[in-house]
Order: sequence, then C-alpha cells, then structure tokens
Amino acid sequence: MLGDWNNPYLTMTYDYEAAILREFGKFVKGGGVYKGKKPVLWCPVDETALAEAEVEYEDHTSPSIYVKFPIQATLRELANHHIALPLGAGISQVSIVIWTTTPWTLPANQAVCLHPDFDYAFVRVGDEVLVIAEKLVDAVAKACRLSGYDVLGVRKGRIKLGGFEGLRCRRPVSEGTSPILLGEFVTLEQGTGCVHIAPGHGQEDYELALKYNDPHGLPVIQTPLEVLAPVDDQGRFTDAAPEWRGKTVFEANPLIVQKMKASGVLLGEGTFTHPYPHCWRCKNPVIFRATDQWFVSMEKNDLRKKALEEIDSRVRWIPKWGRDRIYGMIQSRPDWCLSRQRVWGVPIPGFSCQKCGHVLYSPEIVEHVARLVEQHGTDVWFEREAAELLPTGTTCSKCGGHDFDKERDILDVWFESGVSHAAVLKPRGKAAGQVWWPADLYLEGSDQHRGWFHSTLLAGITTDGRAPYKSVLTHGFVVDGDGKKMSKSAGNVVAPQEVIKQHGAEILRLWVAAQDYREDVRISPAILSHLVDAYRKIRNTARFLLSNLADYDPARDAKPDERLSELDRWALMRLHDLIDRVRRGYEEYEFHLIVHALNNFCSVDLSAIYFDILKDRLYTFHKGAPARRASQRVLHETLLALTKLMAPVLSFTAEEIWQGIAERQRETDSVHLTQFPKADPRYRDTELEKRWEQLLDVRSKVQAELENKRREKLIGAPLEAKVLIDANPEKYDLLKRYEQDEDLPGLFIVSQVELKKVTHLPHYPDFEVKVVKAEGGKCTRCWRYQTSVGANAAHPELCDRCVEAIA
RNA sequence: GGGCCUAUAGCUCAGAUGGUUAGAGCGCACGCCUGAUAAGCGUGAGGUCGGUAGUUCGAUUCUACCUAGGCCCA
Repeated sequence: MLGDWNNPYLTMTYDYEAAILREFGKFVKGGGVYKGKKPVLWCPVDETALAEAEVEYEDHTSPSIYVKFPIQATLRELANHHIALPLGAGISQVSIVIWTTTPWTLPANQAVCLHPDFDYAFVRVGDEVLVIAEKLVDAVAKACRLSGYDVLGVRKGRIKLGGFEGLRCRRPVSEGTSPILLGEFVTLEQGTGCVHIAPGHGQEDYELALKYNDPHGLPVIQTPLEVLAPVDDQGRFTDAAPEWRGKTVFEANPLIVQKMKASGVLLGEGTFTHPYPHCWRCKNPVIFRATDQWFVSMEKNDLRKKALEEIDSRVRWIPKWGRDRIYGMIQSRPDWCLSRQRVWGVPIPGFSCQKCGHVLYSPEIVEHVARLVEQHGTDVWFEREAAELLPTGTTCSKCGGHDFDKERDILDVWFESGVSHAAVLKPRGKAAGQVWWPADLYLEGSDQHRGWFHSTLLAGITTDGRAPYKSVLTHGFVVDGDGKKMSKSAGNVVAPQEVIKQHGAEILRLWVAAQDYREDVRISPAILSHLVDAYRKIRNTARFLLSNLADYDPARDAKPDERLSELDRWALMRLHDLIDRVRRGYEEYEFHLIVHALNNFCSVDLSAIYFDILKDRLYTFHKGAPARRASQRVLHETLLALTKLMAPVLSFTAEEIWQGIAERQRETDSVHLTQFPKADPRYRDTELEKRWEQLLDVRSKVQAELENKRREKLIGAPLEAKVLIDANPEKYDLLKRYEQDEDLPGLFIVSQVELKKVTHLPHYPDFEVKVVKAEGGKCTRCWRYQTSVGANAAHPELCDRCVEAIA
C-alpha cells in the first residue's frame, strides 16, 4: 500500500473541522436542514442524553396498568368497518385496552397500535365490550379481576376493507382522539396485544409516527401525529401538560393513574418488575424523551430520489450485490438526524433567540463560524459566548432580538467522515495540480453500506450533485477457519500483529490477496501455513531464474524470436497468458485469481515442465550455445514479468528479487518504478498451443509408464530409461516433428526415444508407451545414457555431445 | 423478526445459458532424484457440488423451504 504517510489527513485539524462546517453550510443553503423532535435516552438527574452503550439494565418496579381507549364510533359505523359483531342491545361502549408500565407517557399519547396479523377478541363485560388480543384475554381478565365475561367474536388486526385501522379512540388523560394503527412490532408476550403510542417517548412509537406521517400513511390518520414530549431536562412536566406541571414523571405516575380511575378508564392496576435502563453514571432510571434535533430531509430537494438514481446510474458496485444493499437502505431510511448530544465533536453552528426562541441558522452564519474554527479550532465554540460567535449586529429575523443562545449539540460523526471527499480529495488534488474528485474507489467492509458509503453519498449529492466515488468495493469480515466470528471469549482470534511476527508481513499480504473477499475471509494457522508454502514456491522459482541468468547479458546474448525453440515459444506463450490473466485480475479486483494464477504458473508451467526440461541445456550445453541463450532470453523475460506481476501483492519480495537482478538485465532501480507488463499478442499461437497439449499429454503418459518401471525397480532416475512409442500416423507425424528439432528425449527427460508408426491403435489413445533400460553407459557430465560414452579416448567417461561442449 | 450475502475435495479457489466420468494448485500417501537441496520430479488416493422438496426427459447449476455462518437493522 502506498500512501502519503508523512502527511496523513486527520479529522481533528482546524482545516478539516472548518471544512465540515462549510459542507454543513451547503446543506443549509440547499434548504434540506430542519429542526424537529426525536426521542433519545435521557437521564433526568444528570440532565444529559445517553447513548445506548451508556445505560445499564437493572430491575425496576413500575406501575402496571390496563387502560381503556373508548372507540369513538357508533355500532353502525363499526359495522361499516366490517368489524362489528352481533353485539346485541345494551352495549354502551367498545374500547381498545392497552397495557403500560409508564403511565406518565399517556399525556403524550398519539395513537393505539395493533398487530395486523393477530386475532383480537371482542370481550363483553357487563354493558361494555373490550378489545384484547385473543390469546391474552384470560391473562388480562385475571390481572384486572374481571368477573364474568364472554368473547363475542374475533377479528384480525388487519382486514382487507375497513378494519380497525384509522378508527379513533378517546384519549384517557388528555384532550382529543387517537387513531388505531397497525404495526408489526406488537408482541403477545405481555399486556393486551394493543399498544399505547407516544412518539415523543419511544423509539418504535416514533418510527410508527414517521411511517404514518408520510404521504402514504397520512390518509389513514388525516392529521399528522405529534412527536410530543411535555417533559423538561429534569424530567418534569412542562406547561404543555399543566395538570402535572413541575412534577417529575415518576411523581406524576400515581396522580395520572388516580385521574384515570376517577374517570372510569382504568381497567386494572398492579406493579411490574422488569429490567429497565439506568444511567451508568448516577444509576438512576432514565427516560425516553423527544428533544430538539437537527435533520436533513430525505424528501426535500428529492435527496432520496437522487441518491437512488445515482446508485444505479453512475456508481460501479463491487461485488454487484452492494448495489442492492445500499439501495434498500436509502429507500427505507428516515430523515438523517445530524445532531448528537455530546460535548466532544464539531458543534452545530446554530443559535436561538433568547426572546422568542426562533432558531437562527444560515449559510452566512455557518461561514462566519467556519472562519473562526479555521483559526482557533472547534474549542472556540465552547469558549466564547454566542455574541462572539455571530457576525456583529446579528438580529433575530423574527422579533428583532439581539441576544442568542448557542446550540449545544454536535454533528453526527458520520457527517464528518461523509464530507472527507470535500475536506481531503478536493483541496489535496488541487494542491497537486490535479483533479482527485470524485474518488476512483471507496473501499471498506460491508458494514459501511450503512456507514461511510451511505453518508458520503448523501453528502456528495447534496453538496455536489453526485456521488463522490466512481466505484465502491466491499469485502467481507475476517472470520476463523470454520467461518465463525472471532471473539476473545471463543479464543479464535488471529491477530495480524501475531501473523506478522510469526510469518512476516508478506505472508499477511499474500493472505489478503488470496482470499475471495466477496464473502467472509477465513484465517487460521492451517490456512497461513498453506500460504507459506505458496510463498516458498514463488520465492524458489525466482531463485532458480536468478541463478540461471548469472552469465546472461540481454544486449549481447538475446536471440530473436525466430531462433527460439518451440519449447521456448510455448513458455513465452504461457507467460503472456499469465500476464493477461493477472492484469485482468487486478483490473477486476479479483486478487485471489492472481495468487492462484501465479502459483499455478510457478508450479506447473515453470517448475514441473519448463525448468525441468531446461536443466539439461542450461547445465551441460556450451555457455554460449544458441539453444541455451535462447532459453535464457525466455528466463530473463519471465523473471522480469513475474517480479512485476507480484509486486503489488508481494511488494517487498518483489523488490528483493529486483535487487538481485543484475543491472544490465533490468530497466530501473526499483520494480515499483517499472511499467506493468502487458501481454504481447505476437506470442499467442493457437496451433502451437494445440500441438503442445498433445505433446504434454504424451509426456504424462510417458511419466506414468516410467513410474511403473520404477515400482518394478527396473529404473530409478528417468535418465536410466529408453522410451518406445508406437503411434498411429497422425500422432506419429506430430512426434516425428519434434524428434530432432526439439529433442524428444530432452522433453521427456529420458536418455533415448524410439518412435514407430503403427495403424492398429484405436482413436484414443492413439499411441502406446513402453519403457526399457537405456542403452549405453552413463555420461558423467550430463548423466544421460549414451552409446557414444567410451568412444572418445581422451574423454572415456563422456558422451559425444559433452565432448563437443567442452571442446 | 426483516434486508443483503455465503455454502463445490483436508485448505484456497475454478466451473457449467440446466446435458456424457465436476477441475486446478497446495496439502496428504507412496516412490524417485541429489548440479533449484531447509530444494526438485513422478504416481496415486480424496467430492451423494450444505440438507429436503419441487420444476424438468435430466439439477451441483433454476424455485421454495430448512440448516449453518456473516454484515446491517429491528
């Protein structure tokens, strides 16, 4: 990995912080930013918002109450909704019954929620009918001590036409009515199967409200649900709930219950002990409470629509399913909540009028703050008074007031990383005199479809009208050898530092490249040890190449194409095929195919075939023999190409090899400064390829037969053998062609080959192989058995070829 | 519980618009060599292509469900 290590980008520098604010300013300018309410976990003692990780669940005893929500519809109207039953005469009221452990949230009630698939029973008690999930009727009757009741009938939560959805109920402790809604989160574990909804006091309640407040849901409820939370920072009721104003929510609980009892809507009460979130610092129970938050609308300016279009039109997703993943998320995500109730972070540069409460934020104000932050860092926000942070002479646009409070929230950290394209790519590209925006590639784990890929897409579209990346690559997570998630408790963690310590960083790099990252990547000692083997093979291949090029000078010794043997041309063809495949692997980000291709090439094409055959001519031919020099040319080109091909993965090994290459044999001082190899089509030769397929097929039959004779102890080394081949005319002609030119014994690494043309063999196999002991004596120089050994008086231990070679 | 994804030899990976005995390298077993030697070569064994059902003349390949696993969300 190459990087500007001396000059990393940090998100906690003045310039980056200022850039964050300026990007926020563009959001404001676009008009998509608004202030709204959203529930958060809140500690009324410490008067602070808490993250989910900052609460501890402890047992807590809460009131447990059953409350009637009388349906505001006549029996006839119910009948029109297809949910009425033969109720008979004398029924005064039909009510939905809810169960809650937080009576204090009832003043904020906005709706009642049923599960669309549950069966709801109509339970007659005296002259009243109660609607309760059928499966919970008995439990509720017991808890509320109902004496004598009948189930009149049952209806599903959702009915095709009409049904419960949209009917209105009278609220038990506040003015007005609440609609009946449907939601899948309702369970039958406790309660009544009917849930009281206070969007200002619960996450699911809030989400349900968002769902019904959008254009699809609005016809059902007619007026939008309010995210109401009449509770202040200390957990006390505000003016919005005058009856309990000043009381804490826990103090108000019994009073609210009392009120409902008096008005007759309380069906039953008791207590309930359950795990309840407590503040990790002060250990007091916390509450869910909607507070003012900053949002980016997904609908304003068609942000959602544009993002979805961008996903399909311009960005390349690797692997392809990345598109589906982020598309689904963008499609269903709510408005982006930009504010976080923290003190460390980049502040949201907003103000509110002390006189009328009007919220002040504008591109000009944001820019003013950005300039201050550029000089002093974000601390300036916390150190200075609001007046010192605003442009001089700022007045409230609504009431003309001069005094303001500054915002206390900070920006979501996803906003910070989401604008890295603007804070880093643009200015740094500019400084380099280039255009670096949009990025060629964003690369991260698959969790970032929700994170960085997502936030930066929304940011880029809002500020620049397009995604800040051309393609996005995701990889799976690192898991153990069995595909299981790593964890300390499971004891299956393989730490990268340990791998580096034990095997070196090159093995880790090789592992990264070798795994198919499109799914989860496995790592285990066994997997690593296999990579160590693969690494050794590649390394030894390079060593062989280097050592056999010691006496080679390309300027002096290189032979032109037409002087290459077919074997050499075959090797070059294989090399260029490898170059092609490796290049494609890099281009398509399929790195594991590269490792496989390199490994196969080194093991099979080179080690088992080309090198093995070449040894004879490299070691025993005269130094300057044309056949030897021709092969050296191929070895040289192979060495250079192979080293370059592996360089992006085995960066240090490649460089080490490169430094081992004689200067006269390489073009630059470092492999990382060379041009990446490109396959040369002139080495492609399909006819040659077909011939060699057959030739190598014969070769492996020969080797199988040699193995048979070895087992029979007729021979040991293959050079002790003479091979007899009977072949049908076609195969005979093919082999005959290589008998002299290419030296068939050399190809099979045996001492002699005798070819015979026959016609009786079947179509396949169209040849037969026999192995006998080689004739003649063993030449001490080339180890081949030759009848010429002993013929030369001056060199009685050498064959004729060797005598010539040393002449 | 929902969304997206994965499952082919001991390991890492190929493969087929559905069509004869499913491939490679490594590892393993056995053997050879000793001029790549803490190397090299050869031969061989190894898979009911996660499971079940369906579509089809035919499924490892398509569909549904299930199981195991991963990420995100609830």
